[in-house]
Amino acid sequence: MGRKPIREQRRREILDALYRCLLRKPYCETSIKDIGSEAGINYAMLHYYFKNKEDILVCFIDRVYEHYQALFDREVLKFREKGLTRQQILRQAFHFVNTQITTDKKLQTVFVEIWEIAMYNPAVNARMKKIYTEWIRGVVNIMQGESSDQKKTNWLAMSLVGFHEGIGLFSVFFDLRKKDTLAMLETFQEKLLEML
Amino acid sequence: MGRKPIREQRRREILDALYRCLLRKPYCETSIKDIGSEAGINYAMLHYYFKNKEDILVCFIDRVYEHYQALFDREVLKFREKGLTRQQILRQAFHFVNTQITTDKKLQTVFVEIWEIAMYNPAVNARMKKIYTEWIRGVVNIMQGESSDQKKTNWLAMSLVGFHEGIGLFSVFFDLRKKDTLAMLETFQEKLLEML
Amino acid sequence: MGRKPIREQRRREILDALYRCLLRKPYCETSIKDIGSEAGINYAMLHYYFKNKEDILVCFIDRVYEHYQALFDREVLKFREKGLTRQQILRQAFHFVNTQITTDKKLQTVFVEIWEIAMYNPAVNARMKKIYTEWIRGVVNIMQGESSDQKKTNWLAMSLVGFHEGIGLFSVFFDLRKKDTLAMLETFQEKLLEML
Amino acid sequence: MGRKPIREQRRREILDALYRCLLRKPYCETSIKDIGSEAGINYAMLHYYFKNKEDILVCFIDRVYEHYQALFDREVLKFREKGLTRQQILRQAFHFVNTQITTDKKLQTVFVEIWEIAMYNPAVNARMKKIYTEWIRGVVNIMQGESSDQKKTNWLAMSLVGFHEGIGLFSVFFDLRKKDTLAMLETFQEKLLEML
DNA sequence: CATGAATGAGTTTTCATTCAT
DNA sequence: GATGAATGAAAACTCATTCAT
Repeated sequence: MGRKPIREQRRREILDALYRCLLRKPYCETSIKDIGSEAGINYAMLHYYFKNKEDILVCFIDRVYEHYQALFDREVLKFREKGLTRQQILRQAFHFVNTQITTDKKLQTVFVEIWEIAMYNPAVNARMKKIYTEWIRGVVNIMQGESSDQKKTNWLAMSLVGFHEGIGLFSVFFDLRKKDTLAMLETFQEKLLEML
Repeated sequence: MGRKPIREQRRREILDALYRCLLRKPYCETSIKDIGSEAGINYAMLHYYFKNKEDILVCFIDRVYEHYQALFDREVLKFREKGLTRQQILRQAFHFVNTQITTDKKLQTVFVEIWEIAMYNPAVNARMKKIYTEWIRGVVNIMQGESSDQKKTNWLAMSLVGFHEGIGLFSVFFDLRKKDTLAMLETFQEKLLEML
Repeated sequence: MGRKPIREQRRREILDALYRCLLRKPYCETSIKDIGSEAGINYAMLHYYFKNKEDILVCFIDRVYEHYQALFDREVLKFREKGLTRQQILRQAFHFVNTQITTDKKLQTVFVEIWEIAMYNPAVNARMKKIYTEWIRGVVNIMQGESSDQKKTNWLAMSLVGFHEGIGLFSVFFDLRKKDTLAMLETFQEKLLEML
Repeated sequence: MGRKPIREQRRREILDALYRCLLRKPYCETSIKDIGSEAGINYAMLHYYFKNKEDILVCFIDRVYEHYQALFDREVLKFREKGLTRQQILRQAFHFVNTQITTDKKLQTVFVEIWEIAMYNPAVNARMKKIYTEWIRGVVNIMQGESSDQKKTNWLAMSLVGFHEGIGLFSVFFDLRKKDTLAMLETFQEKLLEML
């Protein structure tokens, strides 16, 4: 009764191919054919597995988000189980994002690309807004002590995430070494921890 | 001075048109015709005044840079003349950038666009690298006291500029009110000043 | 009778699906997938039950023809058995076509579509030529009295059928009410009867 | 100051090319490339002179309409000047349409095509509705005597035009000789004149 | 029988750039 | 200088048809 459904497998291959493409060329210059040949798949199939080019991008974004969200959640759970203090958890969470996300130059390259698209493309914008809002809320949750000022914490969290975006951008742009990027991130984070 | 200035005038009109176009659509979706009609100039003339489409963008970037560099230099000069202390100068410089650049949402929109292009386009990349290097050097110059650690100051300056980029991005993306964006910037800058 | 009827059943479902599709979109914009999903049958099966897309259309036309031909023959037989006069039979025949065919807007929509295809597609053209030739001959047979002029009757019959096509077209196009369409048809037919 | 504007000339060439194309293939199978090469014009230019493929068709329809409307108006004017009676005018008007339009097989081929498109395409439908409504109104105007029943005249006019469409269709479909088609048309029209 | 996968040719449309006047 | 015309390459997307399981 038909072939084994390799739909998900193919979709993943296509999204992976898009990732690799975005390391070389911007999305708008990346053609469906480019993605197809990077994936080793006939380009007409991309329209079989996805609604259209934008759909590929949106699915890609969702997938990246889910991947890192899952990783992050797992980390936080681990910390919680260890009975760490709020400060310690925060430090560990920073460490995770610093090492896994902000200093991953390839990932940052793609982020810059997506940010730009999000400026003009409503579907991508909506996705990114959701992602960053949750991200910031997550940071707030970790930062928040009993007595803390809700609003101030919010600004701090947004500042922090914004800082990460800026540093991520520069790490790619100036091709910084991982340890230097890390140093910059941690210096700022220490200050922030003091402020709490 | 004959007819020379007309050429410069036309070129400026075209660059201004590109600016307005970039507030609506990404560069890659902005056609030569779009820019032309936005400028009220026949599209074929754009190739008369500029080498090609990329040349328009590069000239646009240069112009934006020169514009703000000039403004900034003038400001700094003013401060210097007033005999302000280093801290005071720094505070004023921050204020200038905060109010004139980072909280200008239109400008930030265009910056995000340019950053993205710079990731992949060598000519634009070179331009931007020059601009940000100088920018950072400028900040370093102001921050640098006699006794300060050269390297540390460098990281701090880069962190600061990176932070500005991140906040600028978010101010557009979350459509933040100017005063909120300012608050975020100043909170961080105060911490930084303390660190010097 | 084993599994034979299932094939015919499926084929009928597919032809019915084509009919419903043609009420929405022209044949050339109706894809094999459209027909398949309208029929609730996997699109690849359509090539199992039919040679190709054109074959579905041709079979559809044949089926429509056979359906109405059978209905019409049955009616005429009934009239003949009742011993009606030629005039009365003609009137009844007109009535049948008027009410069952020409004022059926859905059917007329599909007819317009098929006419158009028949203009360019030889296979469909042949089918339609056969159908209309027989149709006209049938009308001639009913109209023909002993003394009548063969040639003139032919023209009259063709005029009549042509008139029906035109009115059918307009009934769809101007979305006429059934009774108005009927009035137009009958007025003309009365005149025609007088001419015989 | 630029080339001589040959815009209208080119547009006409393209519309003429569409006409010739429609004698061979249905519109939906006629590609922009087909029209371009029929016109001897680079196909990309078709999008320079027209918004899109549909626009070419709509302009084509408008042009055909205007052409025959102008011819018809001129004829009617001539009749009026000669001081003909209503009956005579009507006869002349019929003669014009019979010989110039309904028996022009090429034109009828294209009409069948357009009718079909009008069944599904809103823009074309609107155009055709306007055209046929005016056409029918024109016939009504000529037919209308002082004492005549407005409504009845309307139905008669619509019947007449519908009849023309049907006969036009058959004249192409059965490849009738011009004089036979004319005979059919005139027989009917005589009856109609008697009815007035 | 049934189904999802695959293909290749074709479609409309867009555009930077060049050219002739 | 200015303008409309022209070109060629490339883009996204569609689809009838075939194939493997």
